[in-house]
Amino acid sequence: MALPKVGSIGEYIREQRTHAKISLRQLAAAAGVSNPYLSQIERGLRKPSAEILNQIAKGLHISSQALYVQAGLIEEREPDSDVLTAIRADHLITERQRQVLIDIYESFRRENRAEAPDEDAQTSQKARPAPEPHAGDADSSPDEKAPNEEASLPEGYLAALKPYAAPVDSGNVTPESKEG
Amino acid sequence: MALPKVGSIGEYIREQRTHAKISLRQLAAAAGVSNPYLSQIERGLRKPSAEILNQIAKGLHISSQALYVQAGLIEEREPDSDVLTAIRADHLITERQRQVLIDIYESFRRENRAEAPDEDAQTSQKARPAPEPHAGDADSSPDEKAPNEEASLPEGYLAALKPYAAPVDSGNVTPESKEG
DNA sequence: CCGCTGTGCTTGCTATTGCAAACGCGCTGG
DNA sequence: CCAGCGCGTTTGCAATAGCAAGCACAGCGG
Repeated sequence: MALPKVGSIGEYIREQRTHAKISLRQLAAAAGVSNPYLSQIERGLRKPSAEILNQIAKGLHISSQALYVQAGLIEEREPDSDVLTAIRADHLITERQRQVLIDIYESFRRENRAEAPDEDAQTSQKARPAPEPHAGDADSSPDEKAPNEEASLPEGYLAALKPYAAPVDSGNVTPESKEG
Repeated sequence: MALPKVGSIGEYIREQRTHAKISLRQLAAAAGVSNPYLSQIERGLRKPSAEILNQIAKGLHISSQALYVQAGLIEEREPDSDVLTAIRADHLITERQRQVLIDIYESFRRENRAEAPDEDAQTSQKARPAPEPHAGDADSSPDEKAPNEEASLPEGYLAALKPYAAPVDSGNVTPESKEG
C-alpha cells in the first residue's frame, strides 16, 4: 500500500544524471546525500524531502523549480510566459544555441499544426484534479510514454551539437534549406 | 544554513494564517494535516516536508513558491529557468517535444559551462552587448566565445524524433527568424 | 454551578526518511 | 586466479515526520 512509485521524479533525476554523464556516487557527493539513498530515489523507492530535492538540483546544476514541478510540488506557472520570449531573453546560451532552440520549437509547432490543424495537440497540462500518485505510469497523458531510446531523445544528436565531442560531418550541418 | 529558517517559515505560516483570520484547526483541515502537527510547524518544532508545505500553501491560498522561498528551499535568485518554465507551461507542444526541448536547452547550458566555467553558477544577469537576439545572419559577431560552428540544426534528427509525424518538409527550418 | 464549544498545546505511537556498512557485478591488471 | 577499483544495489538502524488521542484554558448559556 505504500505506493512504491513516487512518480517520474526519480526517472527524471536519473535521466538528467546520465545525460550529464556523472555516476550515481558523484551526484550523491555533489548533492550531499548518500549514494544508496540517491539510488532509491531514482528508482522511486523513496520520496525525497524538499531539502534533498534542492540539493540534488544543485548537484545537477538544474533549477530547483524544475525538479519541484517534476515532483508535482509546484503548480506550474500560468502559461503567461511565452517560450520564444523566454528563449530570446535568455543570456546563458549563445546566439547560435538560441537560434537552434527557436528553430526546433517552431518546427514542433509546425508539425503539430500539420497533424492537428484543429487547435493544438495539448494533452495534460493543468488538469491535475487528484495528485494521487497511484498511476503506474508517469503523469503524462496515456498517449505519450517517453520511451527511453526511441523517440524521446536519441542523445546521439547531442554529440552532433557538441564541438568537443565529435566533428560529425563537416559541411552538411548548415541550416540552409537543403532541399534534397 | 542547516536550519535557520525553519523558525521563520513557521512564523510566516502563522502570520499568514492569523491574517486570514482562520484558526489553526481550520487551516489544518484545509491543508489536510493534523492540528497538532501544524501547531508544531508554526512554532518551528517540526520541519515540514515539501508536500505538507504545498498543502499548507494551498490552504492559505498563497503561492507554493513563496513558502518554499521562506523555507529556504528555493533560491530566490533570478532563475535561469525562465526558458524551462516557459517550455513546461507551453501546452502547444506534446510531452515528447517538451522533453526534447528541455534536454536540448540543458545540454546547451552544460556545454557552456564546460567551455566557460567561470560563468556557470552565477546568474548571468543582464549585461550583454548584443541584447537583440536578431539572428538574421548566423555569423553575427566574433564575440561568441562558446561553441562555434556546431549549433546548427541538422533537421534530420527532427524527423527521427517524430517517427509518427509527416516529414514536414526540409526548407522550413531556415534560421531566418521572421517573427512578427 | 455545570456542561458545551472553541482555541492552541502536549503526549505516546507508527511509518518513513536518510545513512553507514556491506554486497554482487563488471572491469583492469599483477 | 585473485586483488583492486568503480558501479549500482541491498540491508539493518537511528532519527524524525506526521497523526490520533487527550490536555489546559477561555467564553457562553442553562
